[in-house]
Amino acid sequence: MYVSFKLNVMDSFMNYQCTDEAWDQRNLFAKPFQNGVDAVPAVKQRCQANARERDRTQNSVNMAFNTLRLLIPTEPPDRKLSKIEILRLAGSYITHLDNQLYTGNMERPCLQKTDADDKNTTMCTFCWTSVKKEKISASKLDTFYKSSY
DNA sequence: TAGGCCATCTGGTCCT
DNA sequence: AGGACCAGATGGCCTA
Repeated sequence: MYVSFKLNVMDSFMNYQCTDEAWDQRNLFAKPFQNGVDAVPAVKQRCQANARERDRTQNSVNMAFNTLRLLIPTEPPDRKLSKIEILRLAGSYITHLDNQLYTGNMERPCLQKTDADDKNTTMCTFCWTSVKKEKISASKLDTFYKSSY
């Protein structure tokens, strides 16, 4: 606990990253506060764990988000999406593809229920995108909705 | 300026 | 024991 507190205080002053130089600096700074001979190895271990966690977040988690992002069609294609948007849109897109697979009709827009009672429906996000892109006429859309679903 | 988003640190838990 | 994974805390940056 004591070591952890010291680290937080130091971080707020040094914007610390776990490079060798930074480690040496920090090691010197920490010495006056040490509470026994185990303090330095413990700090170094924590420092290494932080580096692993950074690496995991950047190379594993964020890479996965980037890969998933590439699979989601947007307009424009390079539109910036937050992580939560990526997750939500990915879910919607899977539903969209599932609908198209189920109906076997790639031309017809799929519908989404908008309330718990299934009383109201709207066209799904990805169908709207293609509608705007291909400028499908209102009358044609009307035909889609009137056909049996 | 408040709120959203993100990176990073941290400690706990689980697994090998 | 050490590493991976996870969730909470924190502070910085950006935008409406």
